[in-house]
Amino acid sequence: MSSSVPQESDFNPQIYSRKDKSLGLLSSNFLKLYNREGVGTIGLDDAASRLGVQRRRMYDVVNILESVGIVARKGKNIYLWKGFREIPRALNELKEEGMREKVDAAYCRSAEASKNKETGGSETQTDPLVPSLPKADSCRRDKSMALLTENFIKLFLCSDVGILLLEDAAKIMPGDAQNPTALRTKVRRLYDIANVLSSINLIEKTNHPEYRKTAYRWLGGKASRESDGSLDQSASRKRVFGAEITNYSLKRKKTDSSMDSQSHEKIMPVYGKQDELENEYRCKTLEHPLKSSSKAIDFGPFAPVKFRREDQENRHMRQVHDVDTMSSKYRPEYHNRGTQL
DNA sequence: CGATCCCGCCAGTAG
DNA sequence: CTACTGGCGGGATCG
Repeated sequence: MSSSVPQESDFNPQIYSRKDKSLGLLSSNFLKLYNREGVGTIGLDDAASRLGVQRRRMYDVVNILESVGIVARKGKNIYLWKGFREIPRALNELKEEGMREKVDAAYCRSAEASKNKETGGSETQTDPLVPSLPKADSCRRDKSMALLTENFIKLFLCSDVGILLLEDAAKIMPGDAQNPTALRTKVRRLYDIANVLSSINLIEKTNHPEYRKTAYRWLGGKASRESDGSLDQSASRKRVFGAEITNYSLKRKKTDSSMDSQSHEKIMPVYGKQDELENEYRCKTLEHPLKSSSKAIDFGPFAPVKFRREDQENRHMRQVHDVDTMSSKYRPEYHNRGTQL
């Protein structure tokens, strides 16, 4: 048989496809690789080489997954695999924290009528919609992708928005909503985040009913503090839009038909059973039930695991069969530069 | 074209 | 200091 591992030929612009390198795909592959028995710790270097990507990319994926509880940082270069079962707990925490912040924010809003709080940065003007949250974000760690991910999720958990345009999310979230450059950067980051959250099926890409623009729909259900650990089942049974606690008040958006319009196919994950849960959260693109020797599944940085059946282009479909060998020679090596340190 | 979002430079942080 | 992290935004691709 021929080699299934991408080689230098990938330098070929005709073969190269940006989609084969997406964060969402990397996330899916990461999950397939570690979601199994006996996985305890994850070495970033090892993961990077096994997945055929630069280590830099692992940070992106891991930081986002950590916000959802799937992995936890254990130490330098080491992460702990927690699994899908941790998602409910993580979401509950995010929701509680989000609700708390929202209250505080509302509190500040009224009290900050003519008061200009510190803000610590250089700009950070008061957000028209959501006054900067109490937690001053000025440290590097605080304006990270992880925080962005958390805030993005809180937006869904603490408001009744079912569908959100990334641009709106960027404006709603704490930070400079007026600075065009900052906003652009934030949106770019949200694209990354949305892609990996999509690979977990926490959200789904659709297009807004009225605006005809790409938007994301929350699929993760509503978290609830009670029954520590599990998500509110009644609410997650079916995608529920009517939340109790409301708005982060999206300026526009008249969610008229609060009920989706042309959405279907993918319905709410049903929580409850550990296996069901894992089955649902499991990265999409996996059609196999639960087991699967993960040895025959498409893998590799260049194995186009089509997210939707819109395989229309059925371009070069490469399949790597042995996870443990799809390392080394993987990237185009445009200009051997960014080699790891 | 505008929407997406990959890539890797290089500043910040941990050890 | 070195190695690890991870903002950040240029610019290639996609649709």
